[in-house]
Amino acid sequence: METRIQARPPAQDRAPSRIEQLCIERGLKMTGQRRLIARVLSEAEDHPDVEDVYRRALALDNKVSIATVYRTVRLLEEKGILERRDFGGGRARYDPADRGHHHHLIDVDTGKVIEFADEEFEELARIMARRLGFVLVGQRLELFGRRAEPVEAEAPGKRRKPGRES
Amino acid sequence: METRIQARPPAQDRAPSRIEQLCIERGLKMTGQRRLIARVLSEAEDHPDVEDVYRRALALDNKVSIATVYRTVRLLEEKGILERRDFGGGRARYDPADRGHHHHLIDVDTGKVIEFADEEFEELARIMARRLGFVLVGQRLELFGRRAEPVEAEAPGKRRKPGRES
DNA sequence: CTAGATGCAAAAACTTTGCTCTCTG
DNA sequence: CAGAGAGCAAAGTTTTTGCATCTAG
Repeated sequence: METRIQARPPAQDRAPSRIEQLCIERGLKMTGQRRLIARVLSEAEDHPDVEDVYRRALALDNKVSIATVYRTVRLLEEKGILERRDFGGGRARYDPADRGHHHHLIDVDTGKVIEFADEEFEELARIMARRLGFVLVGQRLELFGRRAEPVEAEAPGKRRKPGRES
Repeated sequence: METRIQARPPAQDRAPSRIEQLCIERGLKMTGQRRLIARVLSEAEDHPDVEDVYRRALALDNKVSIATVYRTVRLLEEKGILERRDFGGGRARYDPADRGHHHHLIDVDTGKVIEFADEEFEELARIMARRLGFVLVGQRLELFGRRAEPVEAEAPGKRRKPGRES
């Protein structure tokens, strides 16, 4: 029940990244840019926004335009390979859907996002939906919390642009 | 455990609206515009976006600018009187926080939003947060479902601008 | 009377699009 | 080779802001 991040191999060049693999399986035409973006997303252990993906892609290989990144993440979202999130920073964040269903706990003091999964909750969600007469097809759970040990409150910034989060 | 909407009195003129009351309690300067917006929000039984609030306010009294609506909902959000939502339509939606904690079930076929509350879930949320070493200060739960009785599927529109939802 | 509110229009921030050229399958 | 994809810049949307002008307390 934790952030299942495991040591990922350097992913030098040709080993199709996790997400590239998914693209291939769905029959997407694999261009250099898509491969690049797929790789960035596969290696991301956080929830990058489009800007992040764009910057990281440029860092690896200076051959993408921001428009392509937008088009690609949108495509991947439609194909169910990515999930779009909104943690309140004004920009959409993306989350590879193949990490398994998980939820987020946002540290309201630092903005850090922690992933977690919970079987009991999954079950309860199904039940709640059924109770309302629906079959559950998706869910979104976000908890906002504060570290148990009080660490001295600080001035809460503005809402927009809270700086880099995880 | 349902959408607790009760017959609200016409709210003719001077009876401070539910939300105006909250504003007063927090010592906000009550201008005509704020009173108007507060009233619109108090009477809303759905999850209006800024445009909606603006239009409804204009309909009641032609004396607000969209900028003021933006500034006001932001203020009310900061004061904890409103909660911002994102149901995926590209615009922020607002939800009076005094209806009590509740969650949403979005009908993926119609886009309709159903509110519900669940004690068991509240409890579980607290536990999950504590398990991760946090004290729960907020939460957001959205279920996406499909009516139990299959009613004939229809083409799903684009992602942006899915039209009016509830 | 004065700090805070409002209007208006301009600007920002984020995302999508039209069109031409390129490249995958 | 044809049709899908990429780049670039222009256009859209939604939200924020600067500034001069009001107004609640």
